[in-house]
Amino acid sequence: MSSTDGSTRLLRQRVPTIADVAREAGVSRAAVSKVLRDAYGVSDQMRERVGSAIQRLEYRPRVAARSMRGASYTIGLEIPQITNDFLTMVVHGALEALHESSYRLIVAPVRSLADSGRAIESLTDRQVDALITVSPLVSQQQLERISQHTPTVVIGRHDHSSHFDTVTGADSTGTHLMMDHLFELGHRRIALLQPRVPQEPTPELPEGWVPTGRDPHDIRKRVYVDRMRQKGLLPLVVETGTEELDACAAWLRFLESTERPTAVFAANDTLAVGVLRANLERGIGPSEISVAGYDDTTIASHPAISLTSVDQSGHRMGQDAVRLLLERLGGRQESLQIEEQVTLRLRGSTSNPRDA
Amino acid sequence: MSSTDGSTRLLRQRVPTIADVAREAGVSRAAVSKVLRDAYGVSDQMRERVGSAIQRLEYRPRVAARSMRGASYTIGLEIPQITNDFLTMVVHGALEALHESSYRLIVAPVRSLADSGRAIESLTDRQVDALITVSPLVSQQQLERISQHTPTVVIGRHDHSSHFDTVTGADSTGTHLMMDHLFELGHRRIALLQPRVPQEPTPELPEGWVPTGRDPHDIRKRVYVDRMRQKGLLPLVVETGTEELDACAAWLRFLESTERPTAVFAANDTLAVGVLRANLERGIGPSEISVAGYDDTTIASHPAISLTSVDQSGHRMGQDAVRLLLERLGGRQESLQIEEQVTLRLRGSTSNPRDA
DNA sequence: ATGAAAGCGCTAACAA
DNA sequence: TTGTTAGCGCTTTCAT
Repeated sequence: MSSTDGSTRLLRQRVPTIADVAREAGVSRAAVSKVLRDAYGVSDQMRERVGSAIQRLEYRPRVAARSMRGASYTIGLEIPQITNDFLTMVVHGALEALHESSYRLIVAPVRSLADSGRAIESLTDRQVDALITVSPLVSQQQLERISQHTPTVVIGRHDHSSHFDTVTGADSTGTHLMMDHLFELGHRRIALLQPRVPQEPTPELPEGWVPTGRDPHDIRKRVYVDRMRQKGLLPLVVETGTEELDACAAWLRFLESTERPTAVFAANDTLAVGVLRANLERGIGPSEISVAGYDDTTIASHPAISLTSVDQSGHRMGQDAVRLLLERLGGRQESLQIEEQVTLRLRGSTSNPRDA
Repeated sequence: MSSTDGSTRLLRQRVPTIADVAREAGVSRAAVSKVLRDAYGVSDQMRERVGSAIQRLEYRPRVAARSMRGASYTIGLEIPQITNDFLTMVVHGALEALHESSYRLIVAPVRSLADSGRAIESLTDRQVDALITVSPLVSQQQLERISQHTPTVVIGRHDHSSHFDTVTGADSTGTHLMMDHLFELGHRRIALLQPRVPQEPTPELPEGWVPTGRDPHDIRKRVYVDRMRQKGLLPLVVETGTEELDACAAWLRFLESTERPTAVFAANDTLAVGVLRANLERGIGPSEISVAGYDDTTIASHPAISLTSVDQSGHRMGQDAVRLLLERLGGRQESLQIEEQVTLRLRGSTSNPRDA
């Protein structure tokens, strides 16, 4: 193949840079940059010339190059479990809130809670302009460090920081509402099903990650235990993995091993649906064991599932997190905390215990 | 505040670069770079010196800077709907397959099918080293163009290209299996519920996006229509949005307007669960209207849902897509097509029609 | 309002 | 095996 051929091919393949646009429009690279960023001090004529050159060349700015000096126009969202409907609602809300802005959302999902820290680092390595994290197990230190450079919203944890903002549910209220509901129905043997948490700081989870008592599940557990004790009842905490089928298996094991409770409060709807699965497999209906969840995911309201749950609006949480970040990127300095309201959704999965 | 104070603060805040590591280790920047990339020609001593300097400084390479010359070590995955369980299974599989590699996964979710093209551009703007896309509505042209620069796997579409690879389900076989099943049960009035597709090329969906007859839903629809006609039956296609609640609403409207079918084949499980919701709200059980889905998501096997479905293993699709990309990044030139096997999962949502 | 030029943090090509 | 240096494509001063 002749060198002419080769160079022609190369020219055709080469993607245009800002220099090409500048040449095409007969202006400087700086001028093109200003038009791109909609910066102050460009004449209408300039905007027009550059704009049409961009179109003609199908020019797209490289984010990597922009990130070297300016912004990446990217917001990173870390979620600890892609198969959890509450978390996907958060993503959905964030996506919607970002739609009209010039920022893009990239999601870093994670296989297991213990990987969250790494996923967050990976997002900051990619120079995101702002960060949303939902993981309970990231060390406060790491979050403080990162939020000094990068506007950060922590979802779920009732942390206070002068650097990052938080969006939380009213976990204490939500749990109180649910416990009241179960007590009023007449339940006394009530189990709590919780995701298991790594117990020791590991290389992956260095010191400082240790649950601060401010993560949602900690709070719910504490309220649960307190309320049970107040009533003179024995707390019954069952641990499980995070997937629906994990919960199903854990609950089946629990049913084998112990005198049956009359109700179970699952830490989230994904787990609650797993409990319902286990119960149905054993032929246990809601009149024998009441099941309650948390999050009010779409499936909870399905008539075949009809799961009593606490609605903390993941969708709105995602929206609010983005809103807070856009404010920060707009210049706000002081940190803000938003607590979403909760609503108890009563459905068929909870009812009076037989012996009541 | 004195300038000394200021500069101290700055020094403390400044994140280390490869130059700092080089200085700390007393070597050149190129040497550090080689250690980072595990490149050929570094002595054990060098590796050690540099490694410990990296640790001491808590150095992290900036992906933006790396992307300018070399790789971003990032694989981008575009999915058209974050609330679809089949798609989250794909992500899950991809995540798992990538775990031991030096690449990171970033997910670009999208609010509506029409945004897919933009999401893909946004991933290439971010210099991903490789790309996975699941969207049926991206133009073949765009995919050809991108896959010339960036290794690409298209999931779902039965396309052939010399540039990109594909991972598909056996849509024709799957649909045949399901139609056979419904016919064998004795159904004759069978509806097909499909996601609605934008009909005209728009600015967002320029010419060339037009369904090629190779996208999964097109194929399933064609097979459905063919089989119905072969039996001398009238095809009954109902269109809906993509969310469970869209499907529920669309199906309720359909039930009002027409003589009831005895069975409905939904394009995916998310939609099928929405149909079950609608039916239950109207007090219609599986003995009156059989419901079949596609994808065999987790919820399909839940005893309270018990949805007959076609399993095409989204999890494996995600894994295979990543495997193909890693092969490409390793040097493979020729394009490859993988078709996953399908399995019919028979459950309680389908049964003989009453009048049979 | 526009342009010239320095430089962001890396990697690749080449030299030693 | 290690080091030197040019340069990736932008944005940001600072002139004009």
